[in-house]
Formats: sequence, C-alpha cells, structure tokens
Amino acid sequence: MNKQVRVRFAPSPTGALHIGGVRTALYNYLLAKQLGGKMLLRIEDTDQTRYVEGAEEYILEALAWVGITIDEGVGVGGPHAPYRQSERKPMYMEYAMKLINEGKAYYAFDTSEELDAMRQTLESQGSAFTYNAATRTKLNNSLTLSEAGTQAKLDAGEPFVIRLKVPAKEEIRLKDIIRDWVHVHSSTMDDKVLMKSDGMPTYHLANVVDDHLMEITHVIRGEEWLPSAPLHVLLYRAFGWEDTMPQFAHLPLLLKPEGNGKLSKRDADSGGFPIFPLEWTNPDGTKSIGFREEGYLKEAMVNFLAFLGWNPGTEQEMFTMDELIEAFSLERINKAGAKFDVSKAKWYNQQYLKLQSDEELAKTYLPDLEIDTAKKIVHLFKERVTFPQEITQETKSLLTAPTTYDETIIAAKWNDDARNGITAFVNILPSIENFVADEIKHSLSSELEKVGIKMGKIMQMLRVALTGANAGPDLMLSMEIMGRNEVIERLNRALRVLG
RNA sequence: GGUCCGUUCGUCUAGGGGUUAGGACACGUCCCUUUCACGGAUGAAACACGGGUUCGAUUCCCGUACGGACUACCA
Repeated sequence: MNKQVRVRFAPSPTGALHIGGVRTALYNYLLAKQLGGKMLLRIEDTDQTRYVEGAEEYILEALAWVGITIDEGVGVGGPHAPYRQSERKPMYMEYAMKLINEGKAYYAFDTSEELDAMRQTLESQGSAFTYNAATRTKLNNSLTLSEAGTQAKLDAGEPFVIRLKVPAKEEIRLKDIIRDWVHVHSSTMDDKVLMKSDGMPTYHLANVVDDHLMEITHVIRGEEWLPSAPLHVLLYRAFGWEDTMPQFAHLPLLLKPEGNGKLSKRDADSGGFPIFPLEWTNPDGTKSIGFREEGYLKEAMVNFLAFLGWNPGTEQEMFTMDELIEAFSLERINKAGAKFDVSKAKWYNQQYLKLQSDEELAKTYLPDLEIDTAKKIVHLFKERVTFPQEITQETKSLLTAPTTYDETIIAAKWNDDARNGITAFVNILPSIENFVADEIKHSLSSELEKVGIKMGKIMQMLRVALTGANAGPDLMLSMEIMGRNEVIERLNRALRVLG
C-alpha cells in the first residue's frame, strides 16, 4: 500500500507570481488530483528583506483564478499548520541544533564582508571560493575554534550562521523523475548556510525540514533548483530521513520568446504580453498587466501552460482541467526549456472563447443590452475575436454610426450601380414586414433584381455606407441588430456625404 | 571560470536503430463566403556538428559547439 501522495507549491511572497510559477503549481496540482493526493500551499517567507505586501494574497488569487484548489496550507489551514515559514521560525533552529550536536553542522562567524573579500581576491586569480572541506579549516568557525572559544563568541552575542558540514569526498547521486540519475561530487559543493545570522533558516533548511514534516512525497519545482538538490539529499541524510525522502522532478524552464535566456519581466514588457497571471501593482505604483485582465480565459491559460513542457503523446490539443488530471504524467515532461510564445496562447483563447455560451458572454460583456439582442451580437462576433472584451468594443462600433468611410472601397466601388442600388434599398426598407436578417436579405435581392443590379456589385459599398469599414461580420445580421430606423438613417447619410 | 542540465520545422512538440520524420501554432496558396473572420484543403519548413558502435543511426556511446541554470546569511 503506497502512502498518500502529497505535493506542495512553495512560492516566496516577493512580488507577483510569475507565469512559470503558475505552471509549477499546475503540475503539482495535476499530479495530486490524479493520484488522489493532497496539494499544499506553503509560503516561503524566510527573507524578510524581500517580503512584498500583497504578494501572498496575489498568489492565492492567481491560483484560484486558474482553478487550482489547495487542500492544505496558507489560506485553508491543515494538520501541519502553520504553513508560513516565518511562523515556524523556532522549529528550524531546533533542527539546526540537532545537526550541530551530532557534528553534522557547525557555527561560522565569518562576516559576509570577509567572505566577499575572499571571493574577490580568489576570483581575480581565476579561481573560485568554496566554503567546504578544503577551506573551512582556515576560516572562522567552530571547527577551527576551541569549544570554549566558540562558546565565548556565542555568549558574547556575536552574530553567527550555521553551516552544513558537507562530506569531503563523496559522490552524491540523485534520482530525478524527469532527468534520471544526476551525479555530483561533494568536493564541488558548498557548506551551505542553514541558519542565517538573523535567526531565520535559509531556503535549504526550511524546505527540507518542512517537506519532511509535511510528509511531502514529490517535490516538483523549477530546474533552477537542480544544482542545490544534491545538498538537499545530504540534508535528508544528515537528519536520518533518507528513507522517506520525497521524489524529485525538476521542471524545464520557461525561456524568452526570442533570443536567449530565461523569461523575464523585461521580455514581457517589451514584447507587449503579460508574464503575470493577474494584474499587479508594483511597489513603485506602476502596474504590470496580467493574463486575466488581458482577456485570457482560465481554460486557455491552463491548457497552454500544461503543454509548455508536457504533452500527452496523442494528437489531442484541447484539454479541460479534468482531462489534464487524467492524462498527466511526470514522465512525459520534457527536459529542454520552452520558449514562451504567446501566439499559441492566443489560439487557445480563441478556441475556448468559441466554446463559451452566447448567453454567458452576453451577460458579462454586454451587460447593458437587452439579453436577446446581446446574444445575437455575441453570436456575430464570438468567432471573429481572440479576447472576449473585443466583443464589447466591436459592439460599440457596430452600434455607433460611422463618421468616416473607407477611402479605397469608395474609390473602387462608389459608382452609379452602388448609388442606385442603395437608393432603391433605402426606399423599400420601410416596407419590410419583419426586420430580420432573412427578410432584409430577401427584400434587398429582389429589389436589386428589379433595377438590374447584381448583389455582389454593391455589397462592399453597402457595408462601407453602413459601417464605414471594408470588412466585418454578416451585414444582414448587423442590420437586424441596428434596427430599421438606424439603417435608413445611416444609408441616407452616406448617400448625402458621398454624393 | 567552476558545477550541473539540455539540443527534432521560426515556435510548442511526437517519434525513436530501418519512418515519405507525425501533429499544433505562426506563415503562404486555394476553397467556402457579400467582405473579414471561422471552417476545410494544401504548401514551405527540422533531427547542431564530428567521431565511434552497428548491416544500418535522427534514435545508443564519446567528444565538440551552442544554449540554459546554479555558483548569496535570495528563494
């Protein structure tokens, strides 16, 4: 009997959640739901200096928007509360002390300035500084100090950090679900800081302790964590938790749409597309656009994101959340980073927009109009736009008489036939019994037949006269929506203006 | 610089020792249509390079190149 699957999404509240973070959360969620497990949300706020007001609320709202529900964690509570690391602060020191007492970690008194200086000089000589077995015997720590000397510093309240004593020569192996075995030699690793001088744990300690305590079975996170994963393995080992260590899956990164490098906010800004799920007000007061506000549907977002780095192996492109839950597998996630190209996201948006009911769209995007009219209009525009709010915009222009007329069409098509045809049409307009598309069309064609003009000859000009534009939705339906009087008015005006 | 990870059409990707290397987006052409869009059809478009292994490598191995991540008392 396998134990229950428990996964976690563990962001830092340092600003708006990046779209890549949403994908990470999604993959976690998909796995949990598929296996009947639990999805946890833990807030990793161990760096008070980077804490940003409102970020946590943002994360919650963003996840809720795309439909990722949290079973346990910040915002919902659970048996392992608290789920905010800052509120778990005392625990971490206890665990760090355990390591110290067992000789697996040690106090270090070197200041960041001293270490920086050392790095600088070594770097200028072309080599790198690593705080590890090779160097720690020459540095200012409880390994080089006498027990009394260490205690004296501690008693004097001198600032210290606690570092992990990484074994000198050992091959660390790590099984990643996506990348298979990864080997790293401990001699290339750092004696990473576990506890900072402010008494807060670093990511590494807090993460391992919490994942263990919260009984996490799968750690699914971005590839940027792969280099420190061996350290985490060492930590599990040091605590004696190796037998219950979670499985790792390091996700490929989201890359810039063009050029090289990791996707960043700058790329999004210059490319004119969002990188955040929701609009975000930066600490300086400026706003960053969000997918939701730009008109992306959550279904499109989820489908698009799921396919960035994963695919079902079939030719099915459209997946609901439930279908994703069913089809998802960590093994089918690929290793290479994916360039983030929004054109596919737009296509998905269009597809999902078409799937929405006319009524639903009418209610949210044309709330001021009478529902039946609104539904007709939605039907007119739904398949021609990418974003739902375009329906509102298009409707506004449909319902507003044109002030200018497309010059090129006028030059090419404004002739006697057009003039006579439209005039004849205007004249029979009042006599159309039922002012609906079919009847309008019927009346128009029979009237044109009488005066001997082919419909195709004047349709373009009729459109320009009515809307000013050279392209647009079905004209008959458009006229039905405008209403008889408006059509007559617009046509008369065009006749007058164009002469 | 060091460590680790990666590399199939422009993009997202399927495939995997013998295939006409498949699909989707974007792009071109055609059809549908009163126009645009939708839809349909169709076209152009890829296995980074060099060595092995093998009867045969895009697929396996090794190098090289290129790309990425990490290299903080940030996560």
